[in-house]
Amino acid sequence: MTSARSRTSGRARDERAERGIPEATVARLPIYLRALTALSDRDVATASSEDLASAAGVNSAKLRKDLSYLGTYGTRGVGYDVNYLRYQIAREIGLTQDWAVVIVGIGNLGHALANYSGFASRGFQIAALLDSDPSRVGEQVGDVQISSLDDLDAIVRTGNVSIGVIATPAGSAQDVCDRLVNAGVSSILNFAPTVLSVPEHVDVRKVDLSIELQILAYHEQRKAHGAPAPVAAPGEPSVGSPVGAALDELSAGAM
Amino acid sequence: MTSARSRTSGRARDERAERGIPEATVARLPIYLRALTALSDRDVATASSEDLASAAGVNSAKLRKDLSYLGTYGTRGVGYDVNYLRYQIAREIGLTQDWAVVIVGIGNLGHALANYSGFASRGFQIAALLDSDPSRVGEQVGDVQISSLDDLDAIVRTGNVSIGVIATPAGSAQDVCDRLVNAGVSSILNFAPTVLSVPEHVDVRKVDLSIELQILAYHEQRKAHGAPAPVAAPGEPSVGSPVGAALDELSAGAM
DNA sequence: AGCAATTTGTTCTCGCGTTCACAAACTCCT
DNA sequence: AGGAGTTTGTGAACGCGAGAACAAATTGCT
Repeated sequence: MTSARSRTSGRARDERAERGIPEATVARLPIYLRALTALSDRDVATASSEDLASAAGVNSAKLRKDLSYLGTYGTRGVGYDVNYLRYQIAREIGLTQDWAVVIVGIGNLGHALANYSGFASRGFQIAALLDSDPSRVGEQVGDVQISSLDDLDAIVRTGNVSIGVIATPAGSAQDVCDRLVNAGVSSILNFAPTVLSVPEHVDVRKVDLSIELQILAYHEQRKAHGAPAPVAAPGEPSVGSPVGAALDELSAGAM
Repeated sequence: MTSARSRTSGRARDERAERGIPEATVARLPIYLRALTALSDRDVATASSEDLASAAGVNSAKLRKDLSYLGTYGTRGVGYDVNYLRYQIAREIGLTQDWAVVIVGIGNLGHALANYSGFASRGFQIAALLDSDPSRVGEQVGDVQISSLDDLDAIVRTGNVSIGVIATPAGSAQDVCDRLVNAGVSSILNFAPTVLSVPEHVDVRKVDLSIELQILAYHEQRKAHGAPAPVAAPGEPSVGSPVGAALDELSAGAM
């Protein structure tokens, strides 16, 4: 076991990870991390790729290939040292350092996010909660007070904030996004149902409840009939129809 | 314009859409729908693939290919009739009918979801809000009262509920999932940070804030140094280290 | 020491999704 | 009517990711 550890030279890692890890793999690393943590909590010291894969809900070949992008951290005939691998993945993702996060838009969703226990953990620290509504400024949410949106720039710059979470209505999302980017934020998690346009160097990830539901609805519909609803009678099917009204409302507000 | 409409026979659609639309395309249809709704609200009658693509934040070739899986709804030299295409996509996704949804776990996130205006729209109706905490049962959230988790089975069966949303802590997610599936729910949207195991015929989609943040952190780290943090000194890097503690907490609770 | 059993790391193949590029189809202007 | 200008729909090329399969490496047993 110790041999596997000390044999893994920094050199080997450089050669592998130097030129990036496939996106699909990056997206799965947090899942592996969670599975490893669960195993560690149960005092499991070693796990095979099969064990890990089933805990993470993926194919074992895929898991092995994913891990091979990080380095040679396993031991043939044995498996992976749970805590060691956990640390290596955490380091690769960047969880061995703290990340300052601001959340903009403290409505229902913003409250939920602010109270999310995963935030309160050491990896991601809430530098500020921001809202444009003056009557909300000063309100205490969890450990943090709500600040005014006007202070965004100062907070981001002095607090070295690199990640911003947008939980505003769709209408103000692009404006908030621009202000975040101007202040120096280069990674954005967007909960507003809008397409954000950002400069090249800024990463945006989107979480959209309505889209997820619609994808489920599509599959549900196919399960039921094996095909979509019948085509409407030719003519003017959409304008002013009930469906049109529903769709208008569907994308109206943020969460 | 009218020609394009009437020329599109039901037969042509059958041949195309009969055997399924690629997953990647399905995931983008809701985005197109939103873009079309925005255009419709601005009284735009016709849009080119270029217009639509930029509104949706995708490549125009991709958009055209995506739409071609649904049928031949455009007109060469002109573009797409906004309202007509909007209706066709809505029908394809299944938004021309109502979907009954139950939300389980009415904590911070559950509240946010229950108040989400996208839910209140005609496409997705909240059949019930369920929580296991007896002191919460009866509480009014939006238009709906919280019911006891014990009533899950009855509510799902009588209400013809096919979609379930899990917003509970990770620990109870699998149990709730099993009960949903047993009661007849065949599509699940999971906000709890756990891998759910379900029978073949059930669809699960996962929304995980913590994972999204970690993916952002990975890219952020690479932007900063071009490579991950240095490898720890060989030895015992992880057990009992601050990082270990942070990671434990990270996946502890749901939102 | 040698052999059977186990498990990783990697090669290879296949399919899906993205993008390019262009012919077909339609409009508008002369 | 005819030709120039647009814009769609799609065939073809390409790259990435998934999964099967296997050789290499390690352990434990005899």
